[in-house]
Amino acid sequence: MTSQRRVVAEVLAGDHVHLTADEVHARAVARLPEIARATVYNTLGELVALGEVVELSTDGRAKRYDPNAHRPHQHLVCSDCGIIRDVHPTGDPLAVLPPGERFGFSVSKADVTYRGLCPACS
Amino acid sequence: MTSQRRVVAEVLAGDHVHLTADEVHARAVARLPEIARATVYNTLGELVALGEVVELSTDGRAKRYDPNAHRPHQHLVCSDCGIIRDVHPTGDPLAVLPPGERFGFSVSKADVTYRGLCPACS
DNA sequence: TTCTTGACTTGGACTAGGTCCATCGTAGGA
DNA sequence: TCCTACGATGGACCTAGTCCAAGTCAAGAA
Repeated sequence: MTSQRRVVAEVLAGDHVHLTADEVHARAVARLPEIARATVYNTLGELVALGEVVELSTDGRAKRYDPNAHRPHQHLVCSDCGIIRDVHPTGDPLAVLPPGERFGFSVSKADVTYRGLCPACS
Repeated sequence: MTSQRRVVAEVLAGDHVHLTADEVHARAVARLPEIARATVYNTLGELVALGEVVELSTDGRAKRYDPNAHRPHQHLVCSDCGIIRDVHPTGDPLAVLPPGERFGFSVSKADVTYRGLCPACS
């Protein structure tokens, strides 16, 4: 654990946090001015590999990093401003995929992105 | 309707077709050698705006274009080789998101990506 | 028929997001 | 103290996508 890695982990703390790598870098620089972009990417990649952070790409642009990795959840995204909330649907999302629709895959996970307008945009 | 647009539409025909813009361009060039990349991007953008094609980004890399836009469906992706199948889960995916988990959003749509290993990779 | 107009296409420059890699720095061990 | 190895650095590079000025083409007007 180096100071660089600690800063990246600190920046990614809290609920409903979904920063891009660039945003993580900007906030890390505020605390540790000489931290390099490559270090942020490396550290984010390691956190994802360790299962401490989940990576999501809700818009096909920059990936976002979500530190809420220990409680399974899905994401609700505003189609207008892009704000993201963590949400917890009821039931098992895999249960609604019938065997005949699995094409022989061993399905292990379902990522759901709910889309709509947030209160501020609607 | 120009020859360029017709070629792009023809390239994107069929079931379980999920090509990237570059793949569409490569196949379009095979039929119409002088077609430009920008034209392919423009045409894909128009097809998406018209609702004839849906855009998906299952891996945070290149967007893919799915001509199966008229029957609602979700996607099943192999975590290893990336192959994509269109699937039809039962029920309404929005129904499992309770009002208390909507944070005041007017939710209109749920994009589900099922992940697992395809028969060839498992 | 020729001209005008406007929509479409082209190719190249440019941008964002991300990756790669040679080099540097530093902590810990011999 | 010197070595070693891992991690950090910064700059080059890559890929996907966008932008824009200029060129092309077809339909309608004169």
